[in-house]
Amino acid sequence: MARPPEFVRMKALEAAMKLFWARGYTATSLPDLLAAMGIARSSFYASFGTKRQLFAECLELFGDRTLAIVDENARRLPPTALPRAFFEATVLDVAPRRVKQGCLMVNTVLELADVDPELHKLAAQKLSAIESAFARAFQIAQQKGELDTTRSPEELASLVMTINFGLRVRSRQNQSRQALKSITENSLSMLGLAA
Amino acid sequence: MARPPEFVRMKALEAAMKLFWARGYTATSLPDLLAAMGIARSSFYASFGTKRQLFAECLELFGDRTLAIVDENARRLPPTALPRAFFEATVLDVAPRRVKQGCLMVNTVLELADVDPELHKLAAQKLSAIESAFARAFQIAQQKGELDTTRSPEELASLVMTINFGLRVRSRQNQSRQALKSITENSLSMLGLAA
DNA sequence: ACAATTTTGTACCAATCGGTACAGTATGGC
DNA sequence: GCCATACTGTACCGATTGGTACAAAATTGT
Repeated sequence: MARPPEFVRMKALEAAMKLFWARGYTATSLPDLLAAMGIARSSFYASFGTKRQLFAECLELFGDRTLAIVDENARRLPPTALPRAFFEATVLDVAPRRVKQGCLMVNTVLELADVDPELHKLAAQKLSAIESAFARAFQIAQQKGELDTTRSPEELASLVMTINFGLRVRSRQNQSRQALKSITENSLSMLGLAA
Repeated sequence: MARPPEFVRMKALEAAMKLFWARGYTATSLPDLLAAMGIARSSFYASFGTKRQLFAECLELFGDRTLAIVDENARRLPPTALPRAFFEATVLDVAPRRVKQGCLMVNTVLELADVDPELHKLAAQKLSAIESAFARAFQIAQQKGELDTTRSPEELASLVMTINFGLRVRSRQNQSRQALKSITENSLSMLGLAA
């Protein structure tokens, strides 16, 4: 029939996500996006819709990938080892450039809270889903007797996510990997998950 | 000589700060600012310079006020009671509208990290100053024997600030005061500062 | 070769951005 | 009254914003 459809769609989406990740939603202009994605203006609107729709899609992608990290580790590791594995995968063991970008969803929750309620909600829900995944893992661990029950699974998950948020802010604050490592270790030991 | 100078300057600055606080730097337009500050466009440029200079001034104001809260509490309270007092003053005991706005400096660090290095640095430095104030208080407490010395003052301050950051993200995520209270209590008990 | 379709490039749109210029109006001290 | 100053209002600036229109070029299956 015709010319090859959008092989590049995923690549372009990824490039857009990285740009939003670094600069945020408002400060990323359409020309910026086009240059990063390597596509023409017309192709953009044809296959991604508006800038806002594209951003929603990026949030979705980022959220799903983050959730996948949790789920994957939850299958392979004892639940008590989950927080450390998550921090290593998302904060400590990533390229310096990425460390400084923090987390797209956290960035979005802060940026768009009073600017775009819908996009804000989307990001917030993704974060909640991740928190729930932690809570489920902790619940299993407590049932198995591998985790002390002085705090409920939800409370523990809430604390882990709060520390995660704090780490993301710190990452964006240009803290050294060393400093982030130290915060992570101290936090895990405080949580009783240092093992 | 002439007409009364800028009585309203402080009021206008405060109004600008609140708007930036809610919407961030980029998403706040000049007309928005003028309406909130209640001044004309010409007066704006006459007494505040550019939007960017105004924002820097707002950061300064916000940072100094936050630092004042720490210093004030540091004078009246034992150092070990400082974190709880700080969380109460800045997160738990404020109007619902303000809770959702989080902290201007944290918001700025995330928003402008890859957009405006200078403003980002300004916000980051203010946060560091607050962290240092905590560290000084903890050092004194350890010298007096009021605080156990398993963790250094700097490590403790770093943890308190990380939790503070996490709380600010959570505030912006529309968490209930109840949930924030619970996180605060659990965090303080983990830190051994629950008393 | 042909038709179908996805691409690109460019021109264009109204709206808004931050910032400037300047004339006119209030309000003071003298 | 007069002059100096602080303000307002409005008009304007070039640049940029997100988004649309449309013709030309490129690439496929048949």
